[in-house]
Amino acid sequence: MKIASYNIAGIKARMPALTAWLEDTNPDVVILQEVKSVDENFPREHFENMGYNVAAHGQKSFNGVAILSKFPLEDVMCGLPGDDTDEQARYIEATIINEQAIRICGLYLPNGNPVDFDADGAPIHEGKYGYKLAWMARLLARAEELMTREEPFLMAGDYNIIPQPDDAARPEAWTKDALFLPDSRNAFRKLVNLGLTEAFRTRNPAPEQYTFWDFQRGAWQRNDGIRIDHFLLSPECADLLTDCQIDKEIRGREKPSDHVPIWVQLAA
DNA sequence: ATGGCCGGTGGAACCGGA
Repeated sequence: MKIASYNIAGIKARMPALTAWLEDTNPDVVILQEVKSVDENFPREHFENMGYNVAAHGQKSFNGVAILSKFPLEDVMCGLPGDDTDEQARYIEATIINEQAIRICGLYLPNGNPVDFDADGAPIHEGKYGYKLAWMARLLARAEELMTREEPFLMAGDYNIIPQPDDAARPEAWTKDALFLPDSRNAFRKLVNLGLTEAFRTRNPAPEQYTFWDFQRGAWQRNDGIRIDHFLLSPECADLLTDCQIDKEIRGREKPSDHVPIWVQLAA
């Protein structure tokens, strides 16, 4: 089965591009981020008519995540555990029921900018950057919890993390950015070090493979990109991995998102 | 060296994004 993740930057504006991509590539499961829609306005029927079950967790104007699945969805959970005061719609989980049940975790990790620095030049863990790091600590706790089940699961989405210098066309431009600061990258590595497999890099070691190009500064035309959309697989899920690719070319189509889809193929 | 874009909201400019 093919499972894709795609930050669509507004589902209403992206319906033509999203529909064309679905028809072209026919993924079994799609994890969406930046839906930017309340659930009542989510075009549920449109996707149901294409053969998908739908689970959505949105809010007004910003954020918002969803899962489309050709397999039944069970045990949908909206929101990342660990902070009842967090009202941002950035996390959704559901189990897809095929030959083998797989827990799907869709996430839109906080950007974290702007970062404030103290007099010594050290980043201050407050404000949006503090929220990002706290959110990543909650995500780590959730991953630890799921690992104890010893079952296939994956965490996929827009991590807003550049894991390594090779994952940016101009790494020097990101050294004071929340996407690339050491504490952000360390938090991502902690997740991986639980025993999760970062699907893309296990299969594609070459540099210059990105999932995001800014709308500004002609970033796409200059291939000034970053790789920030990732799939992390549990050991039981990694055993099923047969491929992982980025659908780069659709960034050049009509009315694109600034992100492109990334997908895994699983022998399940 | 610098700025260059989008979508959503709401019905003009602003906010948020990365």
